[in-house]
Amino acid sequence: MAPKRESPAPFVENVDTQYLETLIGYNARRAALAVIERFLKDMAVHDFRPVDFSVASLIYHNPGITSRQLCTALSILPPNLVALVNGLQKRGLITKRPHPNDGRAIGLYATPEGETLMALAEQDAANLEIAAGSRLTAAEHKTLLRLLQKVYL
Amino acid sequence: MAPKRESPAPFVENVDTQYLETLIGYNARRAALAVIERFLKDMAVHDFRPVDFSVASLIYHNPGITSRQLCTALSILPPNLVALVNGLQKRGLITKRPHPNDGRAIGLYATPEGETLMALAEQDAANLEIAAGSRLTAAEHKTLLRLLQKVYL
DNA sequence: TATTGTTATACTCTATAACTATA
DNA sequence: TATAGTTATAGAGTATAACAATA
Repeated sequence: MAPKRESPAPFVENVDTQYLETLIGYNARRAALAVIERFLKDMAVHDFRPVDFSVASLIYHNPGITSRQLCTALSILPPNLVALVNGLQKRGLITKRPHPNDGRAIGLYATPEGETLMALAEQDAANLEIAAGSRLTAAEHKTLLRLLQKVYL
Repeated sequence: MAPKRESPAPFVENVDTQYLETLIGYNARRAALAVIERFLKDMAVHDFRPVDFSVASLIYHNPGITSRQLCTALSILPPNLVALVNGLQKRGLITKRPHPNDGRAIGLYATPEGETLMALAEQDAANLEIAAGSRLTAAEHKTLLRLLQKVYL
């Protein structure tokens, strides 16, 4: 059996990443980064980063949602959401109205312009999805979503 | 003219995240964050964040790997790797030796202490994996890894 | 007393420019 | 001229503390 000890100093030709590839966290992060990189490029026409898109999409699908609810749903801390919401408002995509039941809270609503943009952006995101998962069959795509949700839900 | 009756301002009871849950990027990121959160807690005894662990693990499994190779394998920019490698060296987990073929490069090697710690840490990470994927069967776990790799490889 | 939204601020992570030494 | 490693620094992302208004 050959000793792997001090012979000539070895050097690495092909990096062995086999161990890391057994870890869900490693793989999930790499996959997320790959998809997000593509998202940033393809959604730049709408001036949406993933976080802007996520916030706008939740407001679009949940008229009257509050900042606190957005924070909980997206794991964003309240101070970090303020600029995001104000940014969407300045772009005319959402409006604020008093919450009917709670004077402390503010309901967030997509404007007609916001609704139009989100319908378009969500369609683009769905197409981007297909491109990002182009090596997956439709069944594999569905399975992947289901298994990922089992991890974090 | 009777003022147009605004429909009573709605408010959201249960946030609808169905659309976002159709996106690979959203789910992969949520899953990665959930696993990483657990990793941070459980690996604190070894003083390893995910990035420290990944770098140390690749050096452990690839004696003589260079900083440049680590950067490529882990998508880390060279300036951001310097402190990581120096930190592992200061902890006595790795050593630097001249690269046999390239005077510009530096080969990185786990020390005996580093090898002992990594064997332990990788075992802990594997156990953590099982806990993080506790809602997955062994077959689902294997499928998840395979599908994630199809997305980013 | 607790919660919503907010400001200010600190900390971490990631990205860019430029230098040195070797190839 | 190009590449490996490094420094300094800028920018983005994430975190904590504290406050006013309301519950």
